[in-house]
Amino acid sequence: MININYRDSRPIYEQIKDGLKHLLLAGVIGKDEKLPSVRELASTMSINPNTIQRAYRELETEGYIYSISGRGSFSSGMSELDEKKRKELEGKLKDTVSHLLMMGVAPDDIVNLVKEFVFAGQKEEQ
Amino acid sequence: MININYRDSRPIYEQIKDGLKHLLLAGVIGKDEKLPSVRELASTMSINPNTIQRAYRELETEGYIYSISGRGSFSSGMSELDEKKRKELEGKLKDTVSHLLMMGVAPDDIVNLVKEFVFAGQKEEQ
DNA sequence: TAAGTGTACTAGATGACTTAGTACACTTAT
DNA sequence: ATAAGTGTACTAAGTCATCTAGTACACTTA
Repeated sequence: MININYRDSRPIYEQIKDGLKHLLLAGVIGKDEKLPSVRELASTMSINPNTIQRAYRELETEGYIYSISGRGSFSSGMSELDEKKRKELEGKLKDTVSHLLMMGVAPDDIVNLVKEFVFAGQKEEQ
Repeated sequence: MININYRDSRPIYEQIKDGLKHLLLAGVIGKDEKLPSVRELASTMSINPNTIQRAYRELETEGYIYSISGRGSFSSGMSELDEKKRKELEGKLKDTVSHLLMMGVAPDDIVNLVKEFVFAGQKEEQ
């Protein structure tokens, strides 16, 4: 369900967060659907419950899930997650643009490149 | 010359690497031009020489610079060699833009977003 | 010769991450 | 009411990467 790479420098809780984000954004875990409990996921993944709890806590802070004490943790649903995904994609876009800038690609060239991509899709429709 | 954020979770040597990469790829430090010595940069940035050395060592491993014992460290002249990397980044940019379009983000919004990033980057450089 | 350079060590301090264990309040099923 | 399962919040200790501090050696240049 979620792959953890112990040789990766990234913390386990971060990898769990990303894995769950993927499942939530892809709709594998639907709106208001229950996630595995902290203890259950910790058991199946052979990871300390505290590490799982941290991932869940941060996912709740970021709005991906909501938790009810005594009941469980649940998916926040797609409408909110679309917003999250858009923000993530915008962040990714910014990263890529930054890299291109760092490599010395002219700002105008980057803008023109994006315009080509965007208008290519529009022209096909017209 | 290079900004270090001590509140950032990223290691100092990584931030130094990125800062130097920026200067190297942008051509601020030209091909075969001498970089500040390990001790000099450590002194001006108030950072331990070992940390600078680590950044230099990894930059040399990655091909960005070459070092000559007793003489100094010099730029490899990477700005011409990164055609492949540029193509990869452009592909990534296209993918991200495609995703945003599929999610219904307006084309003009995407272009404006990129323009903001580009202008922000320009301001930082000055 | 003297100063500056890259390079390679050892040693210690610090902080993030992870595990381990415990505890409490809540919900659900019996 | 009881028991099991749940989220949540602690403390404590171990591990590891990072960073600093110091030393040393071989090399180049003035």
